[in-house]
Amino acid sequence: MNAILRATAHILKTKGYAECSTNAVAKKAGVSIGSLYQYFPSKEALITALAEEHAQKARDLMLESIAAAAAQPRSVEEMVRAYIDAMVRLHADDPELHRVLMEQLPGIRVGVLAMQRASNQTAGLVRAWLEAHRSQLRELDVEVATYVLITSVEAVTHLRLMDRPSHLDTETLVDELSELVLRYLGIAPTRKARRRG
Amino acid sequence: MNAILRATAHILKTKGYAECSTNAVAKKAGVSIGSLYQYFPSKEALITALAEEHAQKARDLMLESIAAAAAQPRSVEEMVRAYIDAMVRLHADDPELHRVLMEQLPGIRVGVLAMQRASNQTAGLVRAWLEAHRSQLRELDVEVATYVLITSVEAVTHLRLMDRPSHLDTETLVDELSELVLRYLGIAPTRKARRRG
DNA sequence: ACATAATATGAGCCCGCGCTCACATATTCG
DNA sequence: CGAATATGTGAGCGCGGGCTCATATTATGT
Repeated sequence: MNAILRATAHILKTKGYAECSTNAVAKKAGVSIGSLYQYFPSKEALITALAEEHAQKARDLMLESIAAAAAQPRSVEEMVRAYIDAMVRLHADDPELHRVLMEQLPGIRVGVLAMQRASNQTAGLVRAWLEAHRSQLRELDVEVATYVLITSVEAVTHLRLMDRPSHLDTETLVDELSELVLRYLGIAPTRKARRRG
Repeated sequence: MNAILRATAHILKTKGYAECSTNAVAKKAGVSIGSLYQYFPSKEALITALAEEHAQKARDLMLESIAAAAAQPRSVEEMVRAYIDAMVRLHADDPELHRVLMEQLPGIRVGVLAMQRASNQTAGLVRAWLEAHRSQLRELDVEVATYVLITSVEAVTHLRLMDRPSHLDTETLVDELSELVLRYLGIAPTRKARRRG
């Protein structure tokens, strides 16, 4: 059962969705198609299960990162960095699978929805945090700001998976996104906060 | 021939890629599959042609907007607004088609590539502009900044096509993205520059 | 040991896809 | 008008997909 999910992930990553037939998955997993259809009633269910699993991991990682950072009171700068860092690490876990699930799935039904729920959850956290720290930020619409921030951070991080630009290593990415977010929030980051190494 | 492209676009938008069979396209276009295959040697060619056409329009709109804005010397604020405005308008033209081409196409080969070339072209313009206006901006890596800016602006604009948030009308979107970009560039926008109405 | 239930198997069904090709129709010449 | 060429037609081929089900294998209970 887990073997089936692993096989699905592998084929999706290496061959793409178009060539990811249920027969191929069964063969790779070392089981018969019959068995496959005992665990997953349809191909859609199979893919959905994989997406769900991946989204679950993402959600967990995000929540625990944020929670850990929020446990002890921190500066705005540190909190923002923690969030961005979590986002980057989230994309670092099985990036190929992440990419396929986000890009190659036909229709919106299957994978994207699962990921969106994860995204919505973080959106809630970010919104609450913005609300709570309003006094330290510039005057802004919390709803809109949440939207802009999450989308931007996610998109830049995500796009780096596709066309890996040589000039954009992980540290620079985190630095730059922090700059983007902090400045957007009306906080010019202090130089010392950057480049911890 | 154009009827075929229009039919393809229509089916893609309403039924999605999975249900966009060449037979269905031919029927919708009012021609026989035979004729379809006289104009387009394969399904891939058909989709590519559609993507190419769309990308061409996008490129044209972007170039002329930028060119028009750059014709007369303007403030940094105005230039940024012009760029963002162009981006928003670009997505406003047949947004459903844009979405499908960007999201639903299997593999990276077909549609995304065409759009990426358009994107790369604007990237060149933005990079050059940043280079030329360095003195007015904060100290930054032009390459990285270009990447971050284009990605963010594109992503936020694009995402609005999917889950149209009721609280994010076009004007707010442009305002907010301007804020994001200008602040990132180290220019706190003046209040008067916003809300022209 | 044997019956009964639970699980695994894979040949093959059906379907719709991309695509072809023998033929029909329209257009352009002398 | 009729030959020659260009263009349009659609039944149907081959293929591979998702999926089923009669059968074989294994696990469980007494």
